Amino acid sequence: MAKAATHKPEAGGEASAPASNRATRAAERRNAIVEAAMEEFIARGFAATRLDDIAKRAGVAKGTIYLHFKDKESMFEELVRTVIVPVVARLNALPPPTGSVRDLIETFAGNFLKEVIGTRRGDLVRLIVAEGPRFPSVADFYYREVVSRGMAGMRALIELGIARGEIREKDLARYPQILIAPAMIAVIWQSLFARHAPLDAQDMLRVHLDLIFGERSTT
Amino acid sequence: MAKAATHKPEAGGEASAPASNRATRAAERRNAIVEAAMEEFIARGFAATRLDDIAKRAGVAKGTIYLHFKDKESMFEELVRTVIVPVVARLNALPPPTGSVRDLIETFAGNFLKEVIGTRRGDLVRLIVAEGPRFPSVADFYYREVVSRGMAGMRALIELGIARGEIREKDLARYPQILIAPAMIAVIWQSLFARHAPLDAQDMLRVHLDLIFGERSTT
DNA sequence: CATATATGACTGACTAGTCAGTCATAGTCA
DNA sequence: TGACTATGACTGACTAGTCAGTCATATATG
Repeated sequence: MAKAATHKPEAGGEASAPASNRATRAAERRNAIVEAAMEEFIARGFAATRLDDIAKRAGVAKGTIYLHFKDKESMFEELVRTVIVPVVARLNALPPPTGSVRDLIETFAGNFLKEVIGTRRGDLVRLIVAEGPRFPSVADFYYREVVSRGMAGMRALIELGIARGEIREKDLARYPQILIAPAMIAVIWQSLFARHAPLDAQDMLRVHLDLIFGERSTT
Repeated sequence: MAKAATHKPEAGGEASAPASNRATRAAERRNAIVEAAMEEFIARGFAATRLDDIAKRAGVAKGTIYLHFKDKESMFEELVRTVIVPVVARLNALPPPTGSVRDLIETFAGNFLKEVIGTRRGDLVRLIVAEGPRFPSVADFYYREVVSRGMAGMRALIELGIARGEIREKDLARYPQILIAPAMIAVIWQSLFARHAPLDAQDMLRVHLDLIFGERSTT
């Protein structure tokens, strides 16, 4: 077997802190499991992912997973929650509503570009689209926490833009989806077609905003 | 055995034709398998779908599937091809380019609405998004046959619209994705969130076209 | 040393793919 | 035309392998 060095206790400095505290160690383990599970689920989808692989990647025995999660399904559900909650929290900490609506939305788009499109988080979005129909609780959660809030925020911005005369199309407030659609397409594009036709998401989003706000006088 | 009525020869009127011909029957069988497989794959995803269920739904023994397909994977791949090819063929038979560009695109959107959004075909698109990363050959095929062609067609229409002065935003021709994005979002929305917040896709697409072409003087 | 935590070999349910055998139909012959 | 044979489409019980979840044992902690 030569499995003597199962988890290399001598190299125990993964975290800078000694982490001798039980609760801390447990939290670290749970974290490692969540991260490993995320990788595996993204790469293979829910059904095709093996718990053995997650355990191996997390540097943990399979049984350990069951100390933290009831079963594979609830692990998947909790995983999505765990990863998404901090994102929502950050979105709630909106930047101060100063400057033009276009600037606000451009800032938002820039963040989205950097933190979602083409990243692990983007892959998670694709995963939710993929598994949503078979995990209504995940789809529900995602709708409640991300979609409905995001839509409400966007709608408010659009209405502000209309009130200030920055946006012409008044009906746009009824469909914030139109504002977000190209960003979502960019997320999906990156994981499916980037190999064939790389997409300059930043430029595309700029063109889309030009479409909504009219072209910038100076850039 | 009591298997006397294996496939109800007396009720053999599935197709209007007698279909006594062997080749015809085989084609019918294959068709039934493809249809059943489509339902199952859409409902459960590739990995979670059981061939036993496909066979049962198709009214066929499991072994019969292997007379038509090499294995589960190639069945999935051929299934996607089989379903998509006629769609592409129909798209190639474009309507005559008469009337305004807006009318052309509106007609296209109407067809898309009726034949894709909220239908089995829409679910297939979601399935491709879901399984694409694990089936590069499927993603490749879909890109080659549908995405790149669709994009080229849209780009041509956009350029025509710009030349005729119907479309202001010149850069739009570089990103036909922007034109299509809301339609794709509608497809995904229907399968994930329609329960929570039904989406009037037709109205949304209208608003989107207003955004691109400017509001209609009279509707 | 008593308790909490972690391990991984093990079990049993499940399923992709196989193949020996069946039987409806097509083809042949008188 | 009617009977007899050849064909191969079709069947479904079976095999070999996989993997989620368990639990007796080992290890770390306080």
